[in-house]
Amino acid sequence: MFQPVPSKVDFVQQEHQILDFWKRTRAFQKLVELRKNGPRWSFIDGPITANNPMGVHHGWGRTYKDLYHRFWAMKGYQTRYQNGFDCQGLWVEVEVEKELGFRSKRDIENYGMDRFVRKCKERVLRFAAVQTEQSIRLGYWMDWNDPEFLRDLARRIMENPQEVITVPGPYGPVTDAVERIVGRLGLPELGGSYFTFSDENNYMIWTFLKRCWEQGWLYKGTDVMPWCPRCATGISQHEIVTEGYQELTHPGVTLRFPLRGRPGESLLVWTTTPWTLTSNVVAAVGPDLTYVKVRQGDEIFYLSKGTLSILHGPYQVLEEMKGKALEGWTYDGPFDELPAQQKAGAPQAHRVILWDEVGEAEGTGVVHIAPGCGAEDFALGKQYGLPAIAPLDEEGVFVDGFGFLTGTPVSESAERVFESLREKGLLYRVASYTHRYPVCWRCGSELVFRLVDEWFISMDELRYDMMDVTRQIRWIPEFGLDRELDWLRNMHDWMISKKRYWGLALPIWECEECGHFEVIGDENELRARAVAGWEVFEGHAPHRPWVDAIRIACSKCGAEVSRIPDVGNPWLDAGIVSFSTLRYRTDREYWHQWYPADFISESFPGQFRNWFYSLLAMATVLEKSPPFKVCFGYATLLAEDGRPMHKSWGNAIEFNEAADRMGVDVMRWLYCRQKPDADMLFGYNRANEVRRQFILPLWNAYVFFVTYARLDEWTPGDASFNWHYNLLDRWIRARLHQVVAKVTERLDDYDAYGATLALESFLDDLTNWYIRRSRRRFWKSEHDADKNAAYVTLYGVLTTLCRLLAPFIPFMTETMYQNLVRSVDPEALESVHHTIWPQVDPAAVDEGLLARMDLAREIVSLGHAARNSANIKLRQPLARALVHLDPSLGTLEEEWWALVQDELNVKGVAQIEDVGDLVTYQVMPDNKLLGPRFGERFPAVRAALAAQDPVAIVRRVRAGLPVHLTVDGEEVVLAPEEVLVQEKPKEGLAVASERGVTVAVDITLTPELRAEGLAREVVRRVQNLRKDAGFELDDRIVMVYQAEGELAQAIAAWQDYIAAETLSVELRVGEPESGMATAEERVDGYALHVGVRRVSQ
RNA sequence: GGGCCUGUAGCUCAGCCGGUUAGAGCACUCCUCUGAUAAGGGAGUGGUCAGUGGUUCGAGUCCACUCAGGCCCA
Repeated sequence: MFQPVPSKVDFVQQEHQILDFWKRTRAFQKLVELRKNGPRWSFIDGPITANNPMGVHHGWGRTYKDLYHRFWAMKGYQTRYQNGFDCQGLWVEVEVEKELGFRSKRDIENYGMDRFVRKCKERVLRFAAVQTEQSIRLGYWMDWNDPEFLRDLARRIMENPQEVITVPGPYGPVTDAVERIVGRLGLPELGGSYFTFSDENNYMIWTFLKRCWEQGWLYKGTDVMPWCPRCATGISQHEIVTEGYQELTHPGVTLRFPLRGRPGESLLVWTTTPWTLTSNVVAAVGPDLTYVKVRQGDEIFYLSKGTLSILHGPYQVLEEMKGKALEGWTYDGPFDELPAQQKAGAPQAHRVILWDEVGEAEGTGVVHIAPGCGAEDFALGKQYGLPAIAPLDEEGVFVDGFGFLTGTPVSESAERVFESLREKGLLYRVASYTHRYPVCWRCGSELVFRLVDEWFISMDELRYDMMDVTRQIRWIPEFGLDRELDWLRNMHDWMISKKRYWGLALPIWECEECGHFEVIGDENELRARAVAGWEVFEGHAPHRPWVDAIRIACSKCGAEVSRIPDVGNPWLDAGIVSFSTLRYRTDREYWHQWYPADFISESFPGQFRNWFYSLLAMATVLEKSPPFKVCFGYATLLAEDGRPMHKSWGNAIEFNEAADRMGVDVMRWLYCRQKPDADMLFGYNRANEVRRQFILPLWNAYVFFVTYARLDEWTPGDASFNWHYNLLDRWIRARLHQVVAKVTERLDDYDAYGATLALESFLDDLTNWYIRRSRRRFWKSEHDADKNAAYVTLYGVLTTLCRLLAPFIPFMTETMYQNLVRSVDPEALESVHHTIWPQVDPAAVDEGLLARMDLAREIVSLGHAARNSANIKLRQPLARALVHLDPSLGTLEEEWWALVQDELNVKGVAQIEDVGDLVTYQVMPDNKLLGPRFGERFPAVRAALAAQDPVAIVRRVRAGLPVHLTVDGEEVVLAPEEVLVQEKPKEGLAVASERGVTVAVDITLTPELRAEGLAREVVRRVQNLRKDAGFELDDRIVMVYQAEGELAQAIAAWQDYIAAETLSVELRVGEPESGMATAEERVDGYALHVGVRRVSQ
């Protein structure tokens, strides 16, 4: 027997019970065991930054990841189930700095690099534990570490990293120092999630970088880079492009550059970065732009014609000229007196140069160029051989040589620059200006541009190989390919260095004596090459500060060489994982088995230039092959108000809160039924919609089945005798197999959305048609073959549906499976997630049957509409329905009409041949056939047809005769199938018509029909009373009633029917007894007083 | 400035190869069913399919341009 199911259930609490069940039964580990000999489905996880709790947007991606893991597992595949954590880089440093209240790099150095780096590891471990718990809550089945184990490591790495501990591993206990254990997380001997700070990950990147170096792609470049003064590091192109811009308002200053040899005449120059004026070298004009010489007061200015509006007050245009005419003019710079200017020889270099990029969208058309302060300026400077002046130190403070500005932070310099310009009479005007300005994507500080040495991987050769590799991948949605190619086409050399502490130690040793640099490819080479510092380093992870101790001998000049202090770009860490986590260095056969990944999935925004890019780059360098076969991307998660979730806007929803308020099955369905390439709006209203539309009906269908199966003590074992499947049974079976085929096809194609649409429409058919139409079969008292067929059918549907839905909503399906399957078959697999994916029986998908049911439902729906238009309740029986079907629709056998009759609550259904009295006709050409046939004559044909008498045309068409028309004096013959007939109901009748189906109802109410209607009304009231009184479905009752007039007669006439429907063993007229549940009702105007009580059985 | 995507009912979105009268859900109004009940069903209101031009017998659908929004890059 099935276990009783409450119809009202706390889904969230139920999910927690299932989590306990999975944990207790080790359900995940058993699944891995069950599939260990299956074919492989390879997934590589894009590491989640283990720096904060995960948000609901992570839930979206993780739901896809879990969905496909479960799907492939049900199809019999083995998979690796390895989650990844992203651990290294500035984002962790920034949070740790916040935690410790640090403001600058100096704070970190005072605190101690060793402690700081351990603090970073500690934070990662702590949040990896939190995210692990959250993911488990989501139902994400992965090879998770015990969160307590991670927390324990977090504690120990701060207390005593060298303490030797023993921890369990899949192949037995592992004993090592805490720091070493942390460095081995995710490796085969420890299992669990991979961590990008692992030794293996770091050394694998070294191997990659060495390969780049051997190819000659790795170089140190001097360039002007965006720079964060707070973080005191450069920010790469990858980091800055999107999230790195903010709408900011700055003072836009317009100033004079007095022209030499032209007294009283100046170039008018404009800039929003006044600090760069200190480092001005030249001024650029557009060669083909038109410039004007204007007089304002007693001054002459030169600026471009399109920017005249910048002038303040009246002016007079004296002359026009092309920018070319200004070339070579010399001028006095605004800060020529500064020692830095003098030393660089800038005053001698001041002149006007030509530059095609100069525009008129802003400013004056005369661009001030400071090659030490801007990327484009620097490039121009190189081209013209100009000096570059670099005014700022690492923390954005003016260095020596800048006079009154030396020691001033750049953020406080603007006023002082203006003051100086004002004193010199060079300031024309200051006005605030709002523009998109780059900021540090981590700490929000405004970036400056600094001339620095950084390390790059050249894209010159790699770019095209990467594009080849990219084209071998299937991108979902397809535009992903274009996006990635676009990025690859345009991207600059990859800047991989960062002047920070926590991260990959770049394995570059650069000789100060001779300038030669070398890349060390792994730990063995490091040991072999070390000439000093090994004893300091030994036993530590390849992180700062320990690895900094290693010195090697320069292979060119023999000098002792130190590692460069830079750490690596974190996308190196994430990009290497298709090698580092697949044992590329240690077990090449294993790597071949799992590489490339069949599937990866991440949110699109950002990843084309980040993770997708770095995976592609590293796989191209190391193997020249695609690291993944399918890349599935999805858009951005927003709040329900369409805005990004933001704590201060009050529209943010935390993951844990969402999970425990809406339940994760609801969340998961919400995610899966989202079209992935559109931004998703997430919130409680959406969740309620999903609960009401999908989760509750599914649960109700299950509750319905279990309730009646228990009453009848039905179990699947009873299915053995010869039953009779009726129409509905055969139909729902056909639908089921249709949907199994569809869902399988959609999931094979990584289209969760398409699968959910098919499942939702199936559930609707199941609950609103199959079950609704079959209810009486379940609740009738006979235990016959028909009832058994209904049980067998519904049981089969529910258990199959349960498996189909298991990857989507793993909790509810587990609950259902445990009761529907396990409680009656102890031999069954322990979890629904251990079962095998349903197989399609193509023979069961009877298209004809499906089409006829569609037709029957169309008839029913029109019949309802017809009743509706006459305002007659469905409860009121009517004599008959009249149905006309267009001959092209075919015919329905007797059993279909019985179904229609029952559903429409009519005593009979008559098919009528001629609906002429009920409808008017409209005849139309079949565009699809006649359009191509007649081409441009088609409108004339259509007009000719429309001019005919529709009734006459219909008669011919129905008789299968051709239609003759005269078009432009020529005779045209249309075959009957080329003409479409439509029927429209005539006004005022209880008739509805659509697509060749016409349904009318006879609304004549005889006294007998009225009495029956009243009786049904009484039944319904009594059923409500039973329920309000809390009776069980099978409780027998005594019913006592008093009624007036026609109602009393109706009850008397239908006494047996009422008694049977309400399970009344006694039904009599009288005053309700005390203690009875009673109701005072008015039925169609007549008073009814009724009381009921249970009888003991 | 360039690339990619999106623009369909008040809101959120379907709409396959171009083909008859553009569909759902939510919201609103009315009706209805109820032995699935924190539900269910039906009907109604609501659309210049962003705009303009083109291709075509025929365009929400294809093409070009414009506008607006998003993403990506200069």
